[in-house]
Amino acid sequence: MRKAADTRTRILDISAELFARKGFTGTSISDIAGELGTTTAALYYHFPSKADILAGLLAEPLEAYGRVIDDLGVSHPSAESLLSTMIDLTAGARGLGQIIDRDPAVLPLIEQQLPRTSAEMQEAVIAALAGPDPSRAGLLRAQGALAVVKQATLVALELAGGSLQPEDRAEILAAALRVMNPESP
Amino acid sequence: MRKAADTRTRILDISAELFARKGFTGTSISDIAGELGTTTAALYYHFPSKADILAGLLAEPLEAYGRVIDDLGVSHPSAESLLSTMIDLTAGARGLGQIIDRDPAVLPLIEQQLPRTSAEMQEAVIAALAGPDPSRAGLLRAQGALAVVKQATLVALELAGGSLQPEDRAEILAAALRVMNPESP
DNA sequence: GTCTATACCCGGATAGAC
DNA sequence: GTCTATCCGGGTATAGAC
Repeated sequence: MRKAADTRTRILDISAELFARKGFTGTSISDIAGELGTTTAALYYHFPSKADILAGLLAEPLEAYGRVIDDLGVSHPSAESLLSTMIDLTAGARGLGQIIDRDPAVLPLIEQQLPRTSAEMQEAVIAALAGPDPSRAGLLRAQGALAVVKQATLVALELAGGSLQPEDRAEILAAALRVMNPESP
Repeated sequence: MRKAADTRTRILDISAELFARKGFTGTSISDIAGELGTTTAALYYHFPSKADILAGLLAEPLEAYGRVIDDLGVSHPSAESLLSTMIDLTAGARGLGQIIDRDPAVLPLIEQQLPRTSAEMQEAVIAALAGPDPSRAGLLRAQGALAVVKQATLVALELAGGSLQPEDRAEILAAALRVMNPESP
């Protein structure tokens, strides 16, 4: 016997997979309903809109992300510590980060109901990594290190079937740190 | 007096900018027409469809990319040489690479009229970087290095107003190579 | 080459029965 | 909770005058 909360969770799971694979705009309500085995109308009993499904998926990861950002000004973490955290955030979002990063049409849809835009948060991380008064080279290194974290973590998740292996995690962190540090370790 | 070839070029320029900023699906024909200063119908005198505009933009970069791929099996370039080439390809595509990488809905539209999918080409580059029988760590490093090239090159283009500065180029290449090489340089 | 007008379709969303 | 039926808007694309 299926409960509403149950169905809600299934919708979120299905949507996460489809959004990650085909993008948000590339996934239609009827795609989701099809996977779910119902009609589109049934979906609207559980969620008021397509954007709300996405919001439901992103709420928790973005909150975690936000806490990290808030902490930046207080604890002034090292590059190692911050990149390490970013690996975990990326892994924890199950490929949902891609949706925000990649589909420019998505941001306006959820931006309003969030304290910070993801662009602002990304900026904050870059700024923290690059330090005050960064050189162009320093900025490029920070951007590069974060790109390594995002891409390699996603690939590692795929390779390991959804969970991040400790040795992969260590490898990614080391690689990102090498990007940050021009001198040999 | 405006010629057709002229207008065609303007359409391509405008579309390149809009596609890069708002994505392909996020850009409507009337967005382009608006920038152009005409109606949507006028656009269809120059291009038979929206997908053809994209194809017009991607044809040359993808051909150049394809030549690099074809050459991989012959010249077995070093990581340095290959990553260096990838920087130039990324810069030469004026942010158009993003469109392919980021919008999953785009591929089906142009895939048919191309010899190779961009996914296949990306695979080939990764394989060439990682070498035969790569370890998981080796794969992650290759993926990371390529991610650095793509992201940092885009940022460098923005910072420098559209052209890639030699010192930025050198910085990006060095960073990507550090990702590839676990030992100190 | 560009216009006005319009056809067509698809995706998101709603109404109301069951 | 899920259905059938339907609406509505926006986006692509076409017809035909100028």
